[in-house]
Amino acid sequence: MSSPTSDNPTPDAARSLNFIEQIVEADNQSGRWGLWPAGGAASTVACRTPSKPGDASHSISRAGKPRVRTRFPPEPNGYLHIGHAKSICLNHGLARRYDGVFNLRFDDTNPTKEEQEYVDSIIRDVRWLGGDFDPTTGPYAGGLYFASDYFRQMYDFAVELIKKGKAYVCHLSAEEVSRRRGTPQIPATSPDRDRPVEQSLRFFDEMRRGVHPDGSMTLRAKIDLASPNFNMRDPVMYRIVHEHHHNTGGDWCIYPMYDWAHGLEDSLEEITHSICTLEFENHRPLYDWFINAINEGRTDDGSGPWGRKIHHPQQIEFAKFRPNYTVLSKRNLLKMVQDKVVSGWDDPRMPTISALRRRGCTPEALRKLMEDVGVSKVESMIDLVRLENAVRDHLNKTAPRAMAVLRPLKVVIENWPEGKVDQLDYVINPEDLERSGESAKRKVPFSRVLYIEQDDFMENPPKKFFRLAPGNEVRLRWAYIIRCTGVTKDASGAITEVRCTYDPATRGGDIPLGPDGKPIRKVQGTIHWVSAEHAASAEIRLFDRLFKTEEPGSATGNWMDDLNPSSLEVVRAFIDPHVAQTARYHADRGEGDRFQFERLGYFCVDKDSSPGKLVLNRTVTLKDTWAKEAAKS
RNA sequence: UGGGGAUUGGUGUAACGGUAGCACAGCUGACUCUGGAUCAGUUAGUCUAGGUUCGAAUCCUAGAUCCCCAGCCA
Repeated sequence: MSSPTSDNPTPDAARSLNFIEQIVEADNQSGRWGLWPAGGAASTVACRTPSKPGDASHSISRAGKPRVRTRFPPEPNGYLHIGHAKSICLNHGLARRYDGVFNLRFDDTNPTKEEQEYVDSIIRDVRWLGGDFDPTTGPYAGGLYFASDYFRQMYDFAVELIKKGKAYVCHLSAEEVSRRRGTPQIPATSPDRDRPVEQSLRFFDEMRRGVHPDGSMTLRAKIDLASPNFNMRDPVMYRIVHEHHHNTGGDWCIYPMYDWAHGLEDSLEEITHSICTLEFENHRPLYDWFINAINEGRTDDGSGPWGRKIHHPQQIEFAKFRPNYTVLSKRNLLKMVQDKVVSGWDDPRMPTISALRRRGCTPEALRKLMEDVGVSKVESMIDLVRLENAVRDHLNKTAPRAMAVLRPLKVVIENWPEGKVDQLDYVINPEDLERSGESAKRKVPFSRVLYIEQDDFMENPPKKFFRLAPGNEVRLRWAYIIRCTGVTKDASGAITEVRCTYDPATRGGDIPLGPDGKPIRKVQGTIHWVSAEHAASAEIRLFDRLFKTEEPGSATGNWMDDLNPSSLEVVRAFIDPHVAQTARYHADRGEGDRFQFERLGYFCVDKDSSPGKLVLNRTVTLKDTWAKEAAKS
C-alpha cells in the first residue's frame, strides 16, 4: 500500500488470488468495465480533493488499461476499527494491484448519528493505514467524496421513480409499517401503494419542503410486498428528519435510506466493484432493482425519454474481520467510551485504528496481518496473536533497542569502585542491517549500583533457570559477567538487594578466549539492567486484553460481563537515560517513537507525555518461552 | 417454519475432475550476548450418507451444522 517502487514491486504476486481478485481478473479479461481513457481517472461527481495529480511522481499511466475503481465507504458515526482496516486494505489493495483508483467516500445519510469529529478521525486513520485517496499524494488515489454531495441527484432519481410508478409516498407510521410487515409466508400490506403518481409527487415535494413532521410519511419503492426477501417488501427510500447535517447543514429535512443511497453513490462514482460485507448479500437484489428501475426508459446514448443509462456496479460480499477477545460493533465501542470503561476511542486497549496507532502498532503490521488472513466468504474468528505476531515481526526489524527495568531489584557490585562510571558500547538494533560500524552503536552508563528485574533473580532457583541466583554467574547485556555472592534482607525477610562481584576481563559482555581460541567458560543467561544513578523514571502502561473471553457475552448474553478488570496496569519504571532524552511523541503524525526494551517487549511514547513526564505504552511483549517452560513445572 | 450465504489440520487460507499445499500456532533440534530473532525438521485436515466417474475437497442427490434477513440504522 506504500508506493509501488519502494518495496517489492509485486508483493502480492506469490500468493494465490483470492476470490475477489479472480472476479476482477475475469472482468479485466472480458473487458466488462471498459478501459481507462487518456484523460485519467477524474470522475464526474463532486470531489473534495483535486482531481488531477499535483505531482507527476504521484501518477501512473492508466490509459488503455482495464478500469478498476474501488472505494471505502464509512459512515462517520464512530471511529474506524480493525475490521475496517481489512476493507481499506482490500479495496486499496485492489486499486493498487490493478492500476485502478481508490475513493474514500463518507456514507453520511443519517444526520442523527454522524459528526464532524468522526469524519476527521476517519480521514486521519485511512491516511495512516496507507489508503491514500488524495490524488496529489498517491498514485492510486481517486479522491474524497461525500454521499451528502449527491442528495440533489438522488432526489431527482427518486422523483423519476415516482413518475415511472415505481415509488410512492406512504403515510404509515414506523410502528404500522412494522406491524404490517408480514411473515415469510404472509405478505406485507400498505394502503397507499396505489396512490396516484401526482399525489405522491405532491407529498414528496412537501416532505422535502419541510411541511410535514418527522415520521409522518416516507417514500417507498413499489416492489413486491410478498417477497420472501424482506428487503424487497416496498423498502423505505426517504424519511423525514429535521436535523442539522454536518455537511449539508439545514438544506435538507428528508434523508435517503442507506439501501436507496448506497448503490447510487457507487454508480455516480463509477465504482466497478462494490465490495461490502456478507450481511448485505440479501440487499443486492434491491440495489440491482433500483439501478434497473432508473435505467428503464434510459438508453446508452441518452436518446430515450429519461436520458442516458447510469453505471451499474457489481456488488461483491466478503466475510468481516472478526477478532477474538474483543467487541467490534460501533455501538458497543461507543458504550465503552461513554461509560468510561476506557479513556476514549483511542484508549490503547480498544480495537480501533486510532488505539492501535497509539499503542504502537505500525501500519505495515496491520497491512501484513490483513494480507495473512486473506479474503473469503467464510465467517471465521481471527486469533489476535496474529496481530501481535505481525507487530513483533515489523518492530523486530525496525525498533531501536534499549533497556528498562519494570520491577526493580537493587544490585550492588561489591568490587566496583564507588563513584566510577563506565560508558559501554550498546548495539542499537542487531537486526537492522542498514546500521553498521559506529552508527550502529551508542553508549550506556554502568556503575556500582544497578537495577535488574525482580524476575531475573531467584534465591532458590529451579532447574533450567539461567538467570541470577546465589553463586551463579550471569551476563549483564553488553556489560560484564557478574556472580551473585549473597543477598541483603530486611526485618521481614524480604530481599532488599543482591550482592555481586564483576569480572573485569568480561567488559562488553565478552568472555575471554582461551589458547584454543574458544571462550574459556560459558554463561547461560543474559539479563538487562540499568545504572541506578543514571536511570530515568517513566510511567509505563501495560495492557492486557480488554475481555476475558474469546466471544464477549457468549456465556451470559451480556458482553460487559466479560470485561477484564485488570486490562491495564501502570508501573513506575527505570529506563535507559538515552531513551528519556531522545524519545518523543510526534503530534503531527499522531505517533510516538517506538523501541524495544530488551527481553520485555516493544514500547512507544504515549501522547500523555510532557517534557517532565515520560509515559510509555507497551505495544506487545516479546515471546516468552521461559514463561511456558516455568508453567510446565 | 420463507429467503440468502457458508462448511478443508488447533487457527486462517489454497487446490476450479488428476500428488490435499501454504501461513500462523504446536512439537523437536541447531544456533545465539535478548529464554527474543534466525535456521532445519515435524505433528495434524476435506461436515455426514449415498451416487456419477478410471479418478471427487471439487459434479449430482439427500441430510447436518453455523451465519444473515421482518429499523423511518448502516
